Amino acid sequence: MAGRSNAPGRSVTSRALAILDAFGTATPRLTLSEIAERSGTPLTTAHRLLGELADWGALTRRSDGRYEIGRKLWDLGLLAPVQLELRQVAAPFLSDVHTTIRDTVHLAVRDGLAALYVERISGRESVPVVSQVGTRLPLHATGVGKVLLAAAPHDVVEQALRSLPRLTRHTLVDPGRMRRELAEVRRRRYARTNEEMSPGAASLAVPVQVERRSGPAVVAALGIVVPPHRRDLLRLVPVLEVAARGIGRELARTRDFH
Amino acid sequence: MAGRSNAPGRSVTSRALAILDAFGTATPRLTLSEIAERSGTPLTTAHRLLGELADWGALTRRSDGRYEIGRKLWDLGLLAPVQLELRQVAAPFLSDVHTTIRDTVHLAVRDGLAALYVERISGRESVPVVSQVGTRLPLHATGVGKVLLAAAPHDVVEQALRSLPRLTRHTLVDPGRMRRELAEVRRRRYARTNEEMSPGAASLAVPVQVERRSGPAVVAALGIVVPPHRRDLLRLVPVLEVAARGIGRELARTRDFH
DNA sequence: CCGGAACTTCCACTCAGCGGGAGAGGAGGC
DNA sequence: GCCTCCTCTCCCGCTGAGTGGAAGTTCCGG
Repeated sequence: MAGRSNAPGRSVTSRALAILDAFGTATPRLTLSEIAERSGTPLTTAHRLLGELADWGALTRRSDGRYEIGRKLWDLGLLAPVQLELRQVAAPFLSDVHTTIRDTVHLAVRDGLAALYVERISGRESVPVVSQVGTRLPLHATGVGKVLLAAAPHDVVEQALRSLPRLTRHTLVDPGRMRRELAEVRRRRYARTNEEMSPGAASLAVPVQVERRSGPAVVAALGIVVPPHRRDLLRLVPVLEVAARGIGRELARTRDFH
Repeated sequence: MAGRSNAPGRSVTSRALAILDAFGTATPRLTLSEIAERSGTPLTTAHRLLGELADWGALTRRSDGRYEIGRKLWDLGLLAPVQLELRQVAAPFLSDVHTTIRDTVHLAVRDGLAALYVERISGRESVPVVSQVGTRLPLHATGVGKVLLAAAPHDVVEQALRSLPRLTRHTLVDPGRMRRELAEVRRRRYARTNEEMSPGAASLAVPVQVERRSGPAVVAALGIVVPPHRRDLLRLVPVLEVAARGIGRELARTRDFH
């Protein structure tokens, strides 16, 4: 670059991406100055880049001058594998589960040390449910999270065990206990939580597996959220298992292996 | 740019965006060379930009070398207003409609001269349904499309009437008839189609309105797809209307006016 | 009518990006 | 096994595209 550049070694692309980074769940609509500040870009530069991004359709400028994510980025997002493969395939199965059990059903994948909620059908509002599509929640305190962690590589498990923040008074925070819990999850092929993430909510989850050359691989977790201390909760395990198998089978057919 | 630049006047950003443009529904996974060709970027340049995009998380590189849309773009896409405002708000209402009428329910907004399907719950597979989330279909041949076109500004209507491609033998292709049809839709507050988009499918749709200072504005259309010649189809109009009003009311509360 | 904040336009300077070329890595044919 | 073809990766000298401070504009509230 040039001019009185006091920002050396930053590529144009990285600046443009930094601008996109300014947007987040908490800040889906931003003004020019906010974006400039949040992205650490001089106002003028932000202005020019925003112009280009808006022209292309990555962002839209509202009548009040604020910028928001445009339809083109939405379109592109729909092409992400979580969306295109997992969600599309899983949606009808989640719907089936929801029709049978009238509680909140959701599907999550592991994203680093978090459970990323990919699809969700909400039940009656009797249970406090935090998750939304796109939400990330800790692995150790959610049903789907435990399932995903139980199937994760050793180093991920070790890293996760190093930090088990207490979220409610029921959260499992002891690495030893969590290790045993994960072994249990692997053996039983389902995971439970009881008010470990948020008070007033229990959950049940099973793994979604795809057959690979190298054996079965857990690619997602299917879970439900219910009121705590529900008596017949374990009776629902087979329901989830059937749906999970259906998703797995369908994925194996659709999925582009290689 | 520099070097033996034979591509003058193309900004770095535009090149990066051109690379993203290479991805589409038909091509969600691409190799380096494919991307370079599709985006009209020299191989080397594409390579470097792809590296940056992948580092940031806009794209992911698979083990077979192909690139696909990354989670970060998926995340950003979720912040688009269609997703964040409309979909989130509408989903439970669509779900309610789906529980009552067991057919395919969907929500669409107008995107230029197309109906953009924003949310969808599929019914029993008895009826051929083309739409998916993110799909764009012509305004003149779909129920939701007619509703959206009936509410569109004059110039949009005029432009749409200039090209009414015949999709089946039932498609309305005469501008005069379409004009009367739209007037009818405005009067009745619902639209119908009968095998105008695809044989074997009929549809019914109503507008979703939000109260603005300037009066009510149609922001979306709520529709269902059913087998053709269904006798009691019009009995379903009130069901859709109730749901549409619910969505509209909820939107007015949520929506960030200004 | 003025002060201030937010946005837009202008423009001279210069280094970040460009892309041809060469090389590495693999798949497949003979 | 060897050669060919194709795709991807790394290198590096040249230069015009991008930079960002300053000045201008718009808008709002007092």
